Amino acid sequence: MTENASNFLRTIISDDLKSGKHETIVTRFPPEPNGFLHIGHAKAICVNFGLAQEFQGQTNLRFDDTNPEKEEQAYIDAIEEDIRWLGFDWNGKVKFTSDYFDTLYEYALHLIKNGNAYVCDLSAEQMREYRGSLTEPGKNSPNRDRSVDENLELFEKMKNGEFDEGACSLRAKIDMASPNINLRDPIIYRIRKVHHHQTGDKWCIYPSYDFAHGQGDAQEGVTHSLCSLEFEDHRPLYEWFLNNLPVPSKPRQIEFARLNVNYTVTSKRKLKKLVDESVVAGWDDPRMPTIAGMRRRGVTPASIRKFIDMSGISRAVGTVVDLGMLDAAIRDDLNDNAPRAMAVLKPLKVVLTNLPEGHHEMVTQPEHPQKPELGEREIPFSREIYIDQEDFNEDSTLSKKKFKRLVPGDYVRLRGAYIIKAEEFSKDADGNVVEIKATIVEGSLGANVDGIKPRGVIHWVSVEHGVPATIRVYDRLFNHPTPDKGDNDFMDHINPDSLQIIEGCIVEPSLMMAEPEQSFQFEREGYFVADRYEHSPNHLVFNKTIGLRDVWERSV
RNA sequence: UGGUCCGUCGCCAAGUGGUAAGGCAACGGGUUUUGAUCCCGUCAUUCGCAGGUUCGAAUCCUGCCGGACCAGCCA
Repeated sequence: MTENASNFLRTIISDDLKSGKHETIVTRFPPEPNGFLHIGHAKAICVNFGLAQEFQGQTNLRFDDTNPEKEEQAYIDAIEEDIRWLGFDWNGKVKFTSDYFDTLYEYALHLIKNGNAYVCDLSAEQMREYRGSLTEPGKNSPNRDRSVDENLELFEKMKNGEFDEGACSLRAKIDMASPNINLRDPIIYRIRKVHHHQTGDKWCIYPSYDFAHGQGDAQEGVTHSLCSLEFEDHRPLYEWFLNNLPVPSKPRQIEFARLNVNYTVTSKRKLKKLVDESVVAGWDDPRMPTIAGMRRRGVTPASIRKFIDMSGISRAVGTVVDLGMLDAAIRDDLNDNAPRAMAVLKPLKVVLTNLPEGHHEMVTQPEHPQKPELGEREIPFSREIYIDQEDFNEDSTLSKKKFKRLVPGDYVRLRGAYIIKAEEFSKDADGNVVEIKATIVEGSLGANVDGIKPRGVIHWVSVEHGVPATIRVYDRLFNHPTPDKGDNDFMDHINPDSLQIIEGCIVEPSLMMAEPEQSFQFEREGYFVADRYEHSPNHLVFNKTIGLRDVWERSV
């Protein structure tokens, strides 16, 4: 994550610094506090904060709060938490576009005085008609040529609440025939008689995004205003305001492609529907592509950053990054950092008959096989152990190549302990194997034994010492790579088996010490995290973050 | 069919006139008390297509094809 592959944003910034256009750069992350952050926002965060960090600049967090009826304080808090969790911190205090409402109002007056803005009485519907279409020019508003004085007076009345919502609006006077619809006299102030979460009841007129954003950037000395491709058509307008207003600086807007990942959806509306219709348990359900959901799933901040870095930045539209790339980033981080442990998801009892009744001893295993500096842990071993049901097959003719686990009459290594040989097994009335009798090979603890070649290595937990746990296994939420593209209704492509709750798992006792949100690799199973909210020493609950890479499973 | 942008390996992505980086995936092989990790190797005579300019083009020009976005008093 330090190679810094070349991309057009890095090139622009580095050129601006070299040429002396800027001595230092300032970027900003401008979320609207009207929903939870998701993987797509993670890219915007990593790009804005990451680039600034790389070039020793600053990044402002500025809530773009120009539409109070959709926004809430709760979202502000959640967004701040998500950004911090991702590992970033902003420059100074949190900022709000509403911090500049006074200035923006002055700017509107400035435009009016210069004949660059007018109060328009057209209704929303009329305005749509006057706007024209993609192929036809629009028509001028009948109010377009009002005098400066009249506009000043009307705008004053708008501000004072003398008009109803929708009765009129303030528009920039640009060009109703422009091929760019954003330039056809866009609305810059509208009447909204609602309480604002930051400014209270001070205002009943609010600036539009287009009017507020660039001016907010200019107030803060933002040098590079990075946004997504859909704002490309707004850039001429962004620049028009900057050129017609006495702004303190001239930021540059640069667009880049947003992140799309397959097998998921990221639109706020769709995510909300999943929550509202109880397809998932909430915004932070581990199957959700939200930052909070991924966090709950056990995805680490480092792996998200790595993923964003891997997937790159470009202006190519309609690209879809393979979820497998996120998986790779997660495994990469967790493999390096997660301590190992043993957990049996579907227990099958094995009695070691050549060990005396009540026998038990401690065996030691490193916390991490490639990192001895992380220390060791002690694991109790005894005469009765559990192995996973899937690690035994009664068909002893299975080849060693095909099944590297326990079969009757053959040997297998118990990870960190002895080699054992399955002698016999018993079944219940339904034909399920319920118990295996096996023997340990003397001298095989921590050593190989001449002439005995175990088929493989399996994990285990002592019956007497094992601790029960609940383990939740997640699969992708959708069974279609692009659930909301084209004619697809994303609700038709929900994977009915995206959640499996396994009760009665038995895990090694050291896991009783696990803290919520601590990640482990359960050997041979995958990466798991102690649930952020429901895990406790009295009730162990782990969420499966992702399985180990498994070439064998694919060939079956 | 108006405007803007984009098309480089299955996926992402460098490259900006000098003869196709890298990552993910895949496929071989080695190490291994995790079928993991790690290591080694293979994987675009070709850059949406067709012409043109040039000693030389993925990079420049022309035309065509395909995709994305824009007609909220949303951001």
